[in-house]
Amino acid sequence: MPTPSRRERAREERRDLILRTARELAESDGWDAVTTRRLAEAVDYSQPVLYSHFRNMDAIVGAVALGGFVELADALRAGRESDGLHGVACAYLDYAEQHPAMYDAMFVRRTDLVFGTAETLEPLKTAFNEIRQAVEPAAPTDPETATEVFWSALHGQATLNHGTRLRPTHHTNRITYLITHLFGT
Amino acid sequence: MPTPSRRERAREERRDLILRTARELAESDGWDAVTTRRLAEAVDYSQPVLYSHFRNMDAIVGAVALGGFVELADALRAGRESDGLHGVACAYLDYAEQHPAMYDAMFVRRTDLVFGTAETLEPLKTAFNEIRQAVEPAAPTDPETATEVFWSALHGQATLNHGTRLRPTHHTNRITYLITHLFGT
DNA sequence: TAGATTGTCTAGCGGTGCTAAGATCCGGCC
DNA sequence: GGCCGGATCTTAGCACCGCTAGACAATCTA
Repeated sequence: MPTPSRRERAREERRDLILRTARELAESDGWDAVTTRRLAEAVDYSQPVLYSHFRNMDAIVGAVALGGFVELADALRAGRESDGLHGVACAYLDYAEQHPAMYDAMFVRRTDLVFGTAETLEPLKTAFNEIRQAVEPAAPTDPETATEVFWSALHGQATLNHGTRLRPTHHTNRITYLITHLFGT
Repeated sequence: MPTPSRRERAREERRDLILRTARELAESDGWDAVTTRRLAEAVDYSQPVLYSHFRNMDAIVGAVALGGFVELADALRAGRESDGLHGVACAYLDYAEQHPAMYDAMFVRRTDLVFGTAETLEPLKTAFNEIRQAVEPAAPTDPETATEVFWSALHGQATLNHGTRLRPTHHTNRITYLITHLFGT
């Protein structure tokens, strides 16, 4: 059956094109600039085509965010393997700073992505697990709580760095302060 | 000059009415439901009246947020005076949980409110100072960094509590974990 | 009371997410 | 080859959004 697979391949390619384009638009002009009209024009199709691939605009943002979790998980693993807790923290905050639109889609914008339950999608779990694996040796008594606290602290710094709500000059100071005091090394 | 003051009084009352109504709408249905049309109808005026009091919709949200900072500063002071660091942390997270729409306007939604500079408005400074005053005795070496780290950690927990991204059952565990490890008491 | 100022409304602009209905393409069958 | 039926794409439009110009009414000044 060569014909249905070719169609499906074409569909998937177009789906990827939509997601890639949405991400590019968001990263250059922010998510507010990602409208159905602009996105449709950028991929050179009409608006209804978007809706043959995704239920609505939020689903597009969610799909882009899902790709971000894969990227983030990779970055966290690399950071952990090279520099443990400190590496994870830097990788997390670097990702948030260098991909603010992605971070928005993943953690700030209201999404229907499920966290912390059985239905949680795989990339989310592995990203969270990377943090947990780095935390575990440093906090063996209650690693789950320690991971949540650590992640929250990183998330707080990531979002408050954006805008001038924390002193940009003391970025690394905050990381070391957090790690040394939370995990005592 | 009784007449201009009466006009001004009427203006201010209407301004307050707009802000009160905007807040009520946001707290019951979320900020997405606060549109110029709905807000105008709720205060029983036409849309252009809103624009004779505020430059645009963002300015309305910002004005509501400003009121939130006063409230938050009061709550933080009460928490600090009754239970120090722990009291501040609980007051902060309680406020965020009980007034999610306000917290959104103050810290999550993109605003033009300025942080950490000379032009920062008074209520923001006093709210931040409440946290700082609680942190200072526990972290005398670098209280500024300690305050930023502590505040970020609280902010992270506040935003991630919203949605099921952290285990609701371990809410207080995270607070005590954070305080004991960050400040060692 | 006449004029000027202020306040308010109606109507409308260009934009948004999303959808119904018709046109068009294309593989499969006779 | 010629036709059919389903998948695919587009045009056109709905109801809503933030925001504003211009007409009209109310109020203060002189």
